[in-house]
Amino acid sequence: MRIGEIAALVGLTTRAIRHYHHVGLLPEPERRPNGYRVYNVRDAVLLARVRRLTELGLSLDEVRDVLADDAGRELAEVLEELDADLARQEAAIRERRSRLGALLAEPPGAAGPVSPALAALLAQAPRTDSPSAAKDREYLTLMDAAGAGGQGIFGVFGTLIADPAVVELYERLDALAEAPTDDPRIAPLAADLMAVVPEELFAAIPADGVVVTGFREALLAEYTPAQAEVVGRLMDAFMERGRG
Amino acid sequence: MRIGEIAALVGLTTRAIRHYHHVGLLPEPERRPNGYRVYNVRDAVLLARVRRLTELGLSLDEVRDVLADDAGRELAEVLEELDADLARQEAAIRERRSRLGALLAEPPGAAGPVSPALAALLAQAPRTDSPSAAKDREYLTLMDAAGAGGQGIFGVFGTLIADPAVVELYERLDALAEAPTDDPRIAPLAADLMAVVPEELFAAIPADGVVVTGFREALLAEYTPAQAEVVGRLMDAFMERGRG
DNA sequence: ACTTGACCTTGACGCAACGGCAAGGTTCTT
DNA sequence: AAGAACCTTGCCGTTGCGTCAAGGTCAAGT
Repeated sequence: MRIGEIAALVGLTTRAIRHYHHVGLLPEPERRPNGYRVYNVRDAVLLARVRRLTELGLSLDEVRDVLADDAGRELAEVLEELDADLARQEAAIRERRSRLGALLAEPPGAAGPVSPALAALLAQAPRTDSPSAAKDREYLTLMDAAGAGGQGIFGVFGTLIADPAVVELYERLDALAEAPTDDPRIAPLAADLMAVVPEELFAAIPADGVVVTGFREALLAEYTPAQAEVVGRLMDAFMERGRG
Repeated sequence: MRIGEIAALVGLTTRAIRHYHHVGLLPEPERRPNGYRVYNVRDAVLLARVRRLTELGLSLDEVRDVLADDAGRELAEVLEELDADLARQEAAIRERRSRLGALLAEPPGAAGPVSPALAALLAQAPRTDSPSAAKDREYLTLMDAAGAGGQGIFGVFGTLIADPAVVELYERLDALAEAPTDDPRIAPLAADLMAVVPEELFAAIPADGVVVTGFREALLAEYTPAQAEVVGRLMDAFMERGRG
């Protein structure tokens, strides 16, 4: 048989068969004088075995192992490992699908894919169009993605944010947008903010890791100078108490 | 932030982020005088979104589409398509696992992964150590892999093979191993073989496709000359009746 | 001042299992 | 004599980065 015939016979492409030769999975068969490969029935049986094994999901390396020692001992070993691997993949797919389903059920225009803890928090947040509040929500989704929500800090944040007094603080921060860095409102606002933050939150935020020097600068760069003063003091307080 | 900081923040590798720049998923950020990339918090939010989307299983191209028109319209579209794709993958994995399970439950030393129809046939076959019978069983697994079992021909074959008279025919074929091509036993054996084959089998085997010129030669090459005579006559009969 | 060590830069190869194309040779059929 | 349908080798493309290689930069410790 020529390569096209055996390929049609066992249901593979000629390209695949040549590939198997190339990577050494199968030895090159003899050639006719014109260079054509010649296959016999044993080759076909072999290729059929290869096809069945690859269709089961074995890699070519695994197929090679199985073909090498056909004691049947190795086969069961590889197959069990493969089954475990498939089980893991199946579980992963199911989890992704469940998260996908949650996303699709969500109303459009939502914040995108976020953890349930953060979703609850955002739902709790009072409706305000303060730019500072919007920024904060954005940073919360960032911390969510960074995996910061692990210690349940979103729950603490939720009770904090649900407080209507916080809205007023956001507005005081907004008011500092055009202010100079020596504006007298800076110090009292920083103090009021720190007073509102519950002690657990100071403890829950890691002083290293996320709140790292570069991040601090980047975050302050998002605010006007006077606002940055306030936010910077708050962050300093976090980092000091986090260490203590 | 430098690239290492933002990478740690959003839970990606620096290599991944540079890759995103390289393929144009994200624009290159500004540089410090020393060439270092500088990231801000908005970049972090963006990268966090990218991470969540890729973790859901979107390809980078799909992520780019979603990021491009953040109308939220495209997103649902892509997500539904993705979900359908995942559903297909899940089904495929489940089918593979079920076949794997069948294989693992099988006693060791079996013929390997075969269709249930062929498995039933092989179980039915009488115990004989005739080399010709062994060859036939091998070719049957080959036809199985080639998808020839579709028309239920294995069932017909089963009733044929279960006949103890067939064993005697195999032995007569074995006996021709060393015989010359003009051995007088050739003609009667071929006739007896054809007589045993039920008419349905002639009709069920396609004259084109599997039984193609190259295959015929290859198959005959497996036998000694006298045996090939017998098998060749049988095949000729198949091909003629298949056409008629 | 000098040396680590931990960053950063670009560039290029590697992977898994082939698909697809190029550029040419062979064989059988019109 | 020209197709059509085979075959040959060889090389690029796919996906999403990991992993060197070969260097430049910068803050800290000796």
